[in-house]
Amino acid sequence: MPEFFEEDEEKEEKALPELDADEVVMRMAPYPSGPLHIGNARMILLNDEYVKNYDGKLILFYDDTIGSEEKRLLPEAFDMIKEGLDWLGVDWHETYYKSDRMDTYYEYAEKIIEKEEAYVCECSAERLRDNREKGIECEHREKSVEENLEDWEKMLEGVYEEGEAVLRIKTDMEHPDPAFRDRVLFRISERRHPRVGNEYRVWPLLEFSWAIDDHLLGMTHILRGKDLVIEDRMEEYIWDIFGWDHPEFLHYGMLRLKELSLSKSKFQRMISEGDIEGWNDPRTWSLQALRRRGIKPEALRDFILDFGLSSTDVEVPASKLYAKNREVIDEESNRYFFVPDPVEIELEGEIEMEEARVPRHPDDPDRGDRILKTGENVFIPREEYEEFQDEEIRLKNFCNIRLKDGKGVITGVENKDILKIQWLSEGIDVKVERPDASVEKGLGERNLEETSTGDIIQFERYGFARIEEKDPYYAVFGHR
RNA sequence: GCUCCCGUAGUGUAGUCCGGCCAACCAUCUUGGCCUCUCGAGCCAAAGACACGGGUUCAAAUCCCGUCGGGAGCACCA
Repeated sequence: MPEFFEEDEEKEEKALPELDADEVVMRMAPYPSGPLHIGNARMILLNDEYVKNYDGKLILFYDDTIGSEEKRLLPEAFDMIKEGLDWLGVDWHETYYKSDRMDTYYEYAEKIIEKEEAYVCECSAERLRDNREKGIECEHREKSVEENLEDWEKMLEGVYEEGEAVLRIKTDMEHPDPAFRDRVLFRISERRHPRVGNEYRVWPLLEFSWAIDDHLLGMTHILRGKDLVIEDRMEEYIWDIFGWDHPEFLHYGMLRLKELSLSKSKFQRMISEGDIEGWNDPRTWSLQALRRRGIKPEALRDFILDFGLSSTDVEVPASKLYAKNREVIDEESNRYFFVPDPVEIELEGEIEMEEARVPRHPDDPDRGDRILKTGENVFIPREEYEEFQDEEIRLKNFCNIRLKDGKGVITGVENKDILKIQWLSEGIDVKVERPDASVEKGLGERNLEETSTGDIIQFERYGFARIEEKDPYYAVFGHR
């Protein structure tokens, strides 16, 4: 048995900072504007990892409030998110939707008004912003509880149009942090919600809905990106109004992939405008797209957890993910020849063998050889054909040739220390989808027939790919 | 401008809370070498960092102050 099979991959798992708790209840709250992508994976996996480590409870909580014009809900996103979680191997115990809990938010909205801690404000967005900047209290802040309750009712009933009134919390208009001054709790939106339609027109913003739900559902730890730290203080402020205990906050910094520049909402627009085909497109870096490329969930998990819980921002190249993935798939991936952009050349000289034998896996002879027919004509990649004119190269496991004017003059069969390339005398058409979504056509060896859909293989000298379809053959490129 | 967060090798991290065992961990990258009929994998070796300046202390990556740099928030988005 080859020794690399015996290697017990027992990586000392890098410990996340410990939690000071007997019980752990956490929640992951994706906004359903698209499937989960690599950027969301940090939030998801950190939650999952903590809950698993502490044998706690993990809640999937769709943060499906109405969003904004730029950030729209996507009906298909709900299922795509679940699909991504399953693929990642995330175990969650309960599922909730913000859109199911509107009555609860309304109930507490009323309570907070009654406590004189919130008021209905009719300032325009511009005036509100301006006052916030200058620290000026507007006249609506002075209204009585009765007036506020009445106006709140008017918001719910549709007396106000979209944008005409909001419910704001009373903090302090001279609070040193301008971002903290009388934030908006609820606003009016007439947009149609994919799950509850037009049943509600007054929607909470995340600080309020979370302040309520995190308490009601007994969250012990709240993990969020550090871009949301102000929400911590907002939640605490609201909990104090109601006299509730404070769960603990954990933060992680922003994760940026060098290769990924676009946002989910941008992809949503590109997809709806037909610029790209869909969320499977590798350019979206959705979990679905990564799966297609043969990225393994355990590699992604390893990659993400490597960053720990640090609140430092990180920018990493995708090659780091590929390195992790290679660790996982190199062993399982059988090798095959694929000749991209093939050029046919005629061999000149005596062909000594009818077939060539190449191992399925160089490190595991037990998998046997694949057999390749030789012939008077062979196809080689155009790139090498052009680059190595007049030079001697080796058709791997076959013979050495000197390239000259569309011909390959055979110079011997011995294994020399020269460039070795993949070649085929015949084969089947294979298309390979590249990470930039372009499709490369080429010739694949006939032994590909022994593979199954979903197999991850390596095209020698070309890279790892996952067989997505057979007949006709369609593979998705992963990485080198 | 105001508020908050963060600064350890090219990159990502360990160590920072509870100063000494840190002349600083691991991975990746890079460079040599070995191995291999792939530009894959494996093996060996080397190179590479505590942002800066002060202070406290017998002793500071670790504590304090300042400076500089980076990020986030100041949306009726999440």
